[in-house]
Amino acid sequence: MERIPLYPTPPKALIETIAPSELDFNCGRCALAAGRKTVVTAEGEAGGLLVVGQGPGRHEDAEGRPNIGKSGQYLRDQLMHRWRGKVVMDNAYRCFGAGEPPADAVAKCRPFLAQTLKEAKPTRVLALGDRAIQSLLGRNVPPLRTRRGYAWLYNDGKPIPIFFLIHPAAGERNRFLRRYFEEDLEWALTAQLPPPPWSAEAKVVATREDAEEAVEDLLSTDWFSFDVEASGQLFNRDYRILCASFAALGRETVWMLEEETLKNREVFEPFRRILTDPDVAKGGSGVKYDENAFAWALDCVVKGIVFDVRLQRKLLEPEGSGYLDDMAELVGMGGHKQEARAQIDEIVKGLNRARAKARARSETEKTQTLMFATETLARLGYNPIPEGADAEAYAYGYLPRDVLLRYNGRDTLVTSKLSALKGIELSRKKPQRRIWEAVVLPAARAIRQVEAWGMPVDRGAVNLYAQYMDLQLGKLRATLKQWGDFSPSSDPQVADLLYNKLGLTSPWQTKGGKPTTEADALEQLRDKHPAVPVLLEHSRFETLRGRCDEWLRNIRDDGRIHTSINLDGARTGRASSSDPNLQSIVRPDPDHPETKMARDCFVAPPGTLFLMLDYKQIEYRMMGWLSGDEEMLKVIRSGVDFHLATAQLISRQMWGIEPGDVKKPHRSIAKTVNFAVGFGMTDETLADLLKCSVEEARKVRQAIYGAYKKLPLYIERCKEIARKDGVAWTYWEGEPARCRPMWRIADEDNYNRSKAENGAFNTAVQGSAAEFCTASLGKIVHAIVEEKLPAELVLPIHDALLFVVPKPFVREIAARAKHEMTSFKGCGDLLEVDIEVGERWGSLEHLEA
DNA sequence: CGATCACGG
DNA sequence: ACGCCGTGATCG
Repeated sequence: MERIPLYPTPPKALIETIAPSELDFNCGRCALAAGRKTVVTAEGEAGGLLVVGQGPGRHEDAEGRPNIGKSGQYLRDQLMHRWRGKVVMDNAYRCFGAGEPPADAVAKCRPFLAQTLKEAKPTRVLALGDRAIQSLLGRNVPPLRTRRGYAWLYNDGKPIPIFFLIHPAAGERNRFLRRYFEEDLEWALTAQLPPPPWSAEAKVVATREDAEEAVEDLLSTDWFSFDVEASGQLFNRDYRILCASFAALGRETVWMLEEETLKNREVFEPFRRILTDPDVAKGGSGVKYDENAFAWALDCVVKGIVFDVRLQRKLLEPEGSGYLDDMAELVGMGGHKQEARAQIDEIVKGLNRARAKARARSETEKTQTLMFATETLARLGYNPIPEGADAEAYAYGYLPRDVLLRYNGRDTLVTSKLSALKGIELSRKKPQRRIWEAVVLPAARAIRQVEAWGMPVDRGAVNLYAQYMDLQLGKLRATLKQWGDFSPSSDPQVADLLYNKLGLTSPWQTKGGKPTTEADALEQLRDKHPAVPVLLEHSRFETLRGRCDEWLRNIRDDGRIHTSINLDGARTGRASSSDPNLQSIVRPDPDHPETKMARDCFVAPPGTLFLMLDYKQIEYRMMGWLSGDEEMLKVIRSGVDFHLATAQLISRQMWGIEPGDVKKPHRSIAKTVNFAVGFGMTDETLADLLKCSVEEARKVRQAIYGAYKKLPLYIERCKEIARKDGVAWTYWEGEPARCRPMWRIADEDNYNRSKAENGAFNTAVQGSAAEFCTASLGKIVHAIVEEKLPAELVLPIHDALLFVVPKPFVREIAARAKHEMTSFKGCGDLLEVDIEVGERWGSLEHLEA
């Protein structure tokens, strides 16, 4: 069997490749030379720890020694308690300067650090902060997003670990960051790491015999990881799997299958057998993609997915990076994509250049772009790429074979190592393990199917809509011409027109202190000048028009839009949608016909209907459930309109009227305040919204807290937990489930602190609601697939699920989906759903169940 | 590439 | 200065 080493030569840290240089006290290599008193030298005894910090502050500059200021002293104290051996201290750059150091300081100073490294002969290296990591490794690793990351360098042929830590100065002003630093320092000084995997190799499967041997290995441990590299866009006919690789847990041999082998039924058969066997445990990183690659290109539907390291990572560390490049740092394999990345960037440039050339030529010669694109690309050695497609999706096909296979193999190895790490972490954290098993894993299995079904769309309708919008936009721009020659898409130019040329006054400033052009602000100026309503309409139409191109770009060969559903999209646990985002399409508004037209572009296939079920006011129900307030629960269970009931509860106190006399305006006020409470709005903003004084706003809020007495107590409890532990929890079946870091709650900065305080309650509400949506999605797709129900779940929209169902089965599926969405241990009776049906998404009508 | 805006829940 | 969570387009 052909063997391909994943690392033909052991990778080197950048610092090892730099020629060491004796410290130069007259150094003028970067701009820091101008302001320094002295050059801060390294100090300490060789043969133990090497601590690399960022750069000197005032104290260090005054005395020429590293780490003697306040945070330096803290670092020395922390080290003293934990490390009895020798220590050398140095910095990524050695001269003091006010403010941020110049961009080239780290690079210019690197030879001096290389000299320190040579002399220090460390057994362990600590890199404090991103610049220290940058200095040693030459790559950007944000240490807070990559906690417990490490890398390797060599000392006389012996591997020396470099541990990534946040900079101790970050902890100076935040007790949680201080805790993170101290925990990670303890780890960095004591961790025993597995040796670096530089001798790992890929074995290229070519025969049936090879395949049997590979499968035997893959079945010999608890689970295996797999990963696919491809060219083209999934769900298009030109999509090709270039290679796939597989690795058994704990092994450093990766089994590699190339395109021809995958297509060879005889050789692929053993792999197909284990991939489709639900009893063979397996997983990957963002594995829904790899599953769909096998399903689409090889008609091989993977069963038995038990892990996805990306989802596990985001569940365990929501603020950590979920990109494999970054997660590779957690297993000492950082930079594993660099070799291929550099070449892919070049290939993408080439592809885009060729396309640009083709476009330019077709314009001058007034003919079809596509034809020339094909021609030009072919001349340059590329295959045609559809107009509008991302060139990167095709770039992997042009990588040299060995680079591609190494890339794929390393990805699989990183994933395999991560699966062990995350599996252990998950087994140790009970709340996250519960929610993983009950909600996230089932939903992950479901999501790959949802993406495969895809959202039906009427291309003709989109084209017509785009034309209509172009026409309207043309008219609006023509009208705007009378007020000058400016671009209505440019905020600065619009602001200049409104506030300088037309003499209007900006109702408020943007965060950056500039006059605003926001719709809410312009709404206030609507009657002040005839240009304002035209600008408002233009802005709306322009965003709507933009969506058409995005949709058209993303229609695949099966006529559907396969949006990406990201289960790790939001830190509260909500799923997001991207490429394109189908969760933010304008809602039909009777006053603006073009809004309905947008959703009407999505048409159910002949003989089927769209069926939409959405949770009624789920966030208020969560508030009642979480706080346990009896009055709130009574209102929810009674089925009375929640805001009306709230208005009635406070009517005597607020307006001195009987509950029976509560009218629409009262309800509207109650609704606004309920809303404000849910999101932790300040009384000032609430007053703004209600157009009343801050004192009055406070009074309504207090009246509601008086009606629902346990609600303010619960809000305060969320904040207390966040202040004490630096986290906010979502809840599942009455127990904490997902944990979101809230360390900014300890910030001195009022803005960050109050944002985090609001976030603590909001995370519990929004996040716990999300658990129900995600859980029901998992349950329903499972039912559809296993029971072969006639339905497709095509889009989750936070608190709603959209299905495509053959007409005769609509009621049956609606009843079943409703059942799944409202049957949960403990609080199913609190949940209610609305049901709507229609041929077009913009024209749904209520269905009485 | 950050700031600003617009859309959804 | 004060609303949470997202994605995407556009501008400078």
